[in-house]
Parts: sequence; C-alpha cells; structure tokens
Amino acid sequence: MSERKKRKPGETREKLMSAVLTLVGKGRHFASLGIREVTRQAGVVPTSFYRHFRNMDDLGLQLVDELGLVLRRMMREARENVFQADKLIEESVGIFVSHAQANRSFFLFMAQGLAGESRAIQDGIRSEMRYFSTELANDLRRLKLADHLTDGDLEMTCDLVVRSVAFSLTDLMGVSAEDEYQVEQIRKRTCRFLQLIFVGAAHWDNKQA
Amino acid sequence: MSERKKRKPGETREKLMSAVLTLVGKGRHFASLGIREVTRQAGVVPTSFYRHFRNMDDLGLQLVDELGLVLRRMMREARENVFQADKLIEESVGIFVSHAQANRSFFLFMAQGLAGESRAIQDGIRSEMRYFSTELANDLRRLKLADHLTDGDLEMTCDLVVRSVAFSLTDLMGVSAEDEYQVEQIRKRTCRFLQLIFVGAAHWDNKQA
DNA sequence: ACAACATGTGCACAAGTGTACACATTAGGT
DNA sequence: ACCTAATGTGTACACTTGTGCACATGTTGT
Repeated sequence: MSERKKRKPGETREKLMSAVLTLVGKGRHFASLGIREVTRQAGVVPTSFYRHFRNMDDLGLQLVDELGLVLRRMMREARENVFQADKLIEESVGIFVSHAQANRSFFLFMAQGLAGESRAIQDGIRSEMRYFSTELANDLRRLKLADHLTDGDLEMTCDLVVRSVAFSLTDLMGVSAEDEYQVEQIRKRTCRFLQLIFVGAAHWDNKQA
Repeated sequence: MSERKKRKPGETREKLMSAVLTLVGKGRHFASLGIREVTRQAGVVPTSFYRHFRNMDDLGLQLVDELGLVLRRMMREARENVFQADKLIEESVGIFVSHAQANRSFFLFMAQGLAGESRAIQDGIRSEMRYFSTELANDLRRLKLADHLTDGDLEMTCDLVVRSVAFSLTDLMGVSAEDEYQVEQIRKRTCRFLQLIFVGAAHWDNKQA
C-alpha cells in the first residue's frame, strides 16, 4: 500500500500539459490545438496521449486545476505581503502582475478559456474566479475595510474587482513581457480602476436607496 | 462609372461570413475553424474561399469591421432612447443586452476575439472598444454628468465601464438566450456594477490627492 | 520471482485539411 | 455585341489528423 514510490508517475503527463502551455505561450489558441501537435511538442508518440487524457478538453480541465493552485499561491503571497490598507491595492496588483508575467502561459490559457469552446473549461475558470472573489471578500471583512457594506454588496464589489483584474490580464497578455513601460502602464491603470471601485464601494450605501 | 449595379457582388462572401458566425453561434471557437469547414457550412466549394479572403484571419478582420457597424447601431439606439439621467444605466444596459441577444453570434465572436490567436483581430476588437469608450465619454460630457472629472479620469471611468460590460458579455454568452431568469440576473448585476463605478466617479476628486 | 498492471511505442488507416491549377460561368464597361 | 475581369466549380495532391491495435518495457504487490 505504498503509493509514493513511483519514480516518474506522470512524467509524460506533465510533458503533455506543459507542451500545451508552451504552444499557448507561443500565441496559439487552445481550441486550435490537436492531439498530434501537442504530443509532437512534448516529444512523445501520439498514442501516449490517451494514457493520460481522454481528449483535449480533459487535458484542459486538468490545466484549470493546476491554474487553481497557481492562483492560490498568488493569493497567499498577497496576504503575506500586504501590511497596511493604504498600499493594499498597489501591493496586490503588483503581485498579480508579477505572477502573471512569471506564469504567462498559464494566465494566457486562463484568458482564452473564458471564451473558449469547451463549456466545462469555461465553467472551471469561472469557478476559480468566484473562489477568488469570495476569498477577497473574506479578507476585506477581516481587515475591517468593508463594515458598511452588506454581504451582497461586498460580494458584488469583489466580483467587479476580480473581473477588472481579469480584464487587465488580457491587456497584459497583449504586450510583450519585456516591454517594461507598457506593463507599468497597465499596472497603474489597473490600480486606478480598483481605486475607483473602492471609492464607489465606500460611498455605496447612501446611493443604495 | 456606375458601380452600384452588381446584382450579387458579394453573395458568396456574405455566405462565408455568416457561415463563420453560424458555427461560432453553435459553440465553436473561431480559432478552431478551417477553410473547408466554413465553405461546407456556406454551401460553397472550398476554392471559392480564396476569391474573397486570403485566409481565415482575413475573414476575421472583416468580421470585426462588421461588428463595428453593429456596435455603432447599438450606440445610436441607446442615444435615442435615453432621456433622463437617472434611468441612463438601466436603459443602456437593457439595450446592450437585447442587442447582444439579437446578434448573439457576433458578440460571441467578439468575446472570443479578445483572447483569440490572431493579434490583428485582437487589436481590431480592442480598437472598437476604445472607440466605444471615447464616445461614451463624449456623451457624458454633453449630458453634463461628468463636470467634476478631468479628461483623463473620465476616460478611465468610461474604459472601466466598457470593460465591465464586455465582461458581462461573456456571462451572457454562457447562458442560453431563452433562459429569461439568468439573463435578467446578468442584466441587473451589470447595472449594479455600473452604478458602483459611477458612484466612485462621483466621489473621485477628493480621493485623487 | 512472478503475475498484474500502468505506461510507452510503432504501425496502420480512413478521414479531413489547405491550396494549386485549369476550366466554366457570369457581369460590367465599351 | 464583345472583350475583360470577377467569380464559381471540379479535380488533384501532398500532408495532417484522430485513433485503434498489437507489442515492448517498466513498476507494483504478493
């Protein structure tokens, strides 16, 4: 009953997954990738694919799961590095941008999947975003930064925040990672978006009537 | 020198374009479509394709142009139907939603193109959004609804509005057009997003320091 | 050590793909 | 009415694709 011996349990599997990410990173769209192309990129024989995935969508779904891990890691880092509230937005957006650069292909895949052709993958990504949004709401509650908002309004605010950041993602993916200036522009603009949203949230209740 | 005689100048051409829209409407992703598939759907022989387009991306670009027309028509209707400021958001979002339903495939194509694999198409759609955003800014200025904002801040606000609506588009495309309840939920949620943003904009200057 | 299984490989094949070429039809301007 | 250009069609070919099958290899549990 010792199951942790496998020397390379999913070596090919990982090669296939990162082959997809590589291709996506090169500008290809996930929906246009075929099994043969992916196996070729992974340096594996086509039939090997079926040892690990039933089809491309299956592989995509498992990529979404890994994407979840990346996002969680990012969120943890954000929580550890944000000390005072006034720098909250700048710090968080900064961490987001640097993660997006470090895992470019992953986030590219995410951006694609939002309007992709597999409904399951769409739902998976959407679900990750929802999770992210509720966690953000929890944090804001804990930091006492949202005391005047009802749960519903806080949820909505966080949803809008997450959406805006996700949209900035597409901006970010549109410019080369080395273009420091453009990246910086996007970072600043995203911060301003979030500030605007939070100003709106701070003054929300009186308008709610 | 009379050039308007052509009986069916671009009949096949239109058939090809709407064939793409049909396939996209059926849930396919633009990036995964091939020339043969499209011509088959259009009921045309494969080689005809090259009479009108150089490749799929070319066709996509021309679809973006048509999309621009759809968007402009939508904006015109919005301008004609919005009378007083307090219903501005509800009216506009309503018009947006109904247009998105009426031209589902078109908007689906737009949502896909934002993270598609053709850079040119991405830029085209982005450019349409920018246009939309600046027009919105002009309207708000004209209606005296943004007097306390600098041009830059107004531009940012409108950009955020357009992005939020565009993201709602992906929500909308995710539910069946007949699911009245879900569509209504999305409509309401989008309105709340915009309200939140405008509340933020209304109180922006004091925070700007 | 041996049986059971998971994983990787090679081969095969029918189907689909992009596109070149030559030809048929039609439309437009004179 | 005629020439030219635009548009549509059929055939052809080399190539890619998904996937089934049989076999090789390695790994695990007893």
